[in-house]
Amino acid sequence: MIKVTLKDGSVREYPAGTTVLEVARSISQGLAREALAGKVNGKTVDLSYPLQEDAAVELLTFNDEEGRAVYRHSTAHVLAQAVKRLFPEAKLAIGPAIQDGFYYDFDVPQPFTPAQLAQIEEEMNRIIKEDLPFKRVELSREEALEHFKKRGELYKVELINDLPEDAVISCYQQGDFDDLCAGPHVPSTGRLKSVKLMNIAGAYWRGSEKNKMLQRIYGTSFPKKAMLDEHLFRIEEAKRRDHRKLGQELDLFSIQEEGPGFPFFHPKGMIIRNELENFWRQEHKKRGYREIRTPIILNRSLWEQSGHWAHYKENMYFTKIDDADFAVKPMNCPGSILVYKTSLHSYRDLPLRLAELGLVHRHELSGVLHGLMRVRCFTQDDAHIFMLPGQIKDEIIGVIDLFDYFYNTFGLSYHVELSTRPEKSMGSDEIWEIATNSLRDALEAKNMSYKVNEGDGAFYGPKIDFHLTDSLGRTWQCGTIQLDFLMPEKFDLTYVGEDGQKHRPVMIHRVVFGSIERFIGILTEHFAGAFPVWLAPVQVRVMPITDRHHAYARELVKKMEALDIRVELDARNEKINYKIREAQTQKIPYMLVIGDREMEQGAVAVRRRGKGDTGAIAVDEFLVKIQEEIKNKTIF
RNA sequence: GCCGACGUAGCUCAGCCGGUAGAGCAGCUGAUUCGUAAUCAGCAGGUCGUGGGUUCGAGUCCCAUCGUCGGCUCCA
Repeated sequence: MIKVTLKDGSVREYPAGTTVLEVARSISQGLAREALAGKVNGKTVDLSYPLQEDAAVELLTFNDEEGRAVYRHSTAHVLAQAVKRLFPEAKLAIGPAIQDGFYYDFDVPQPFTPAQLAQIEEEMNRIIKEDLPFKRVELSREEALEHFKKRGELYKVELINDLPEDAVISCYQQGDFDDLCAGPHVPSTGRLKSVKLMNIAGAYWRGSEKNKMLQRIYGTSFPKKAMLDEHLFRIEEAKRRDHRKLGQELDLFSIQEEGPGFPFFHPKGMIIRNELENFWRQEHKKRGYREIRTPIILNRSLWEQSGHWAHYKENMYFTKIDDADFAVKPMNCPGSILVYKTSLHSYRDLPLRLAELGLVHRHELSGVLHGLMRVRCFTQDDAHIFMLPGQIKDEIIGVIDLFDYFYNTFGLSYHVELSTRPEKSMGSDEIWEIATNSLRDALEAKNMSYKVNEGDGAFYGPKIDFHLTDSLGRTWQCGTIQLDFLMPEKFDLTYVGEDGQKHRPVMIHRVVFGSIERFIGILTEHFAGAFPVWLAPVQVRVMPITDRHHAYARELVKKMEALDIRVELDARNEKINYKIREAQTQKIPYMLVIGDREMEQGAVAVRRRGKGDTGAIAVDEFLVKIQEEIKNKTIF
């Protein structure tokens, strides 16, 4: 008998050779039905895996991330089988499970067409109906190589050759198909239910543009049709919230052929932008930052000194002035450093926090441009903090507090990742140790949980990244705090210490929004275009019912304008229903309907976006209420 | 940059096998003065992304080019 420890800590005894599935069955029939794979001592295995000794056993269902991955991975194999049945000449590359589904890469002479995709999906459903068992076969490296060479599966051969010496090589077989695969898999193809192929895309073998372009098919699968439908609905919802679509509908910005990747901000977009910047300035001033502005075009020599000319040239734009080489700045730090160097600094002056809303230009590949999210020019809400090494921790804490305050204001939750020293990096071990510990100390002092990305830091220092989660559960990297020991060195920055000697300051680079443009894109999708009142381009629209209410309405508008409320009058000769519909589609937070009753009582009938008619209140009462909301940056 | 799809009025889209461009919304004009998501009628609006080519004839076919969209290691 062997002892099996279950997830809940209970221990059961079974005869040796009992499979994971049998363990599931002994717990409950329901679990046995739902189980997709198992986990034995932390390693995922097939349900048919026989237990030979004492072990910790977990059963994975679709509710577990790993269970879902097994499910999708098995679906990927069915996709490959279907493709091989329909297109025997197709060569198989890789087919992993991903976030919300799976993909499989194929080398085929002709790209797949949407019609073929439908055909493949049909074939997949046939394979599922055939309910073919997934069979695991382990084989030696030689056997595996011979097997795949014989079939001309060159990519598989390459994969096998790259496997480490001690790797157990396995294949999974279902019916007329088999594939190199570590597994595990669901017991049989019949376990898969709702399958959908999403799209086709080119993808390089192993992601390198030096390699051949393969055809990738993306798909997803769920154990219930309702789950698939919900997933498709979420995709629709994301489409509905697409900032490019809303940006056009709400007239916030545009991108034109004449400037690919260079967005135009329209009057309404500028209001959001200016509100964000006002908020930003106000909060930075409070926290001891001083604002600067540095030029967009600077001499080549500066970029050579900073290292950008050597390391970042591919992404930069250049120009000539009076025969001298200049570059358009891709980052703000060198400019900020030049400002620092215009005077001598005492240790008493530090930390010096120089903030800049700096417009940077970077050459991005044409294929990656995407609305406001990926552009070729954007405004970083940058700041550079020059400080004594001993001030690192407190400064980091200050920045973390600032970030926290900002993100909460927008109702965005976030998580934090700490990236440590990469292999290729500059500076002594000692300074890296101090820097990394300072970041860690700051995070721990704030009692924040964080994920560590070993070796993912910048070459000049470790960093903390802030990943925001929007209302659809998608994450966006926005804020980042980077410690930098290299730039002060390169530019020979100094301060005069207590001892009267020159010392080297440390720098922090940090952005909260990241890029204002991108942040506006994120906010647009997060709020689905229904911005909180303080950000809304139009806060109030006054809608008189007939001509005889116009004078009263105009008076109201004037009153609000005097209070800096962004208000519009809809005096068009249209029915009230029409006016409401339009204001509603424009996502204006407050609609004030003015008729005889309101005029008589000195009131306004308030219709609130998302809530409908909330009845009439006195004008002054409304004004107090909306001003409060603007001041408090209320989210609704 | 690479692979694929796409580009027709301000917007959303139709336009068959190549025969000389159409709708809805928006806009303008007029009528209607109306109480919480579209009042009615009329008018105007396009060198079909751009440049070549094939053809008696091109929005439609071919080539080039620009732009947009979906992708381009979450690794058996």
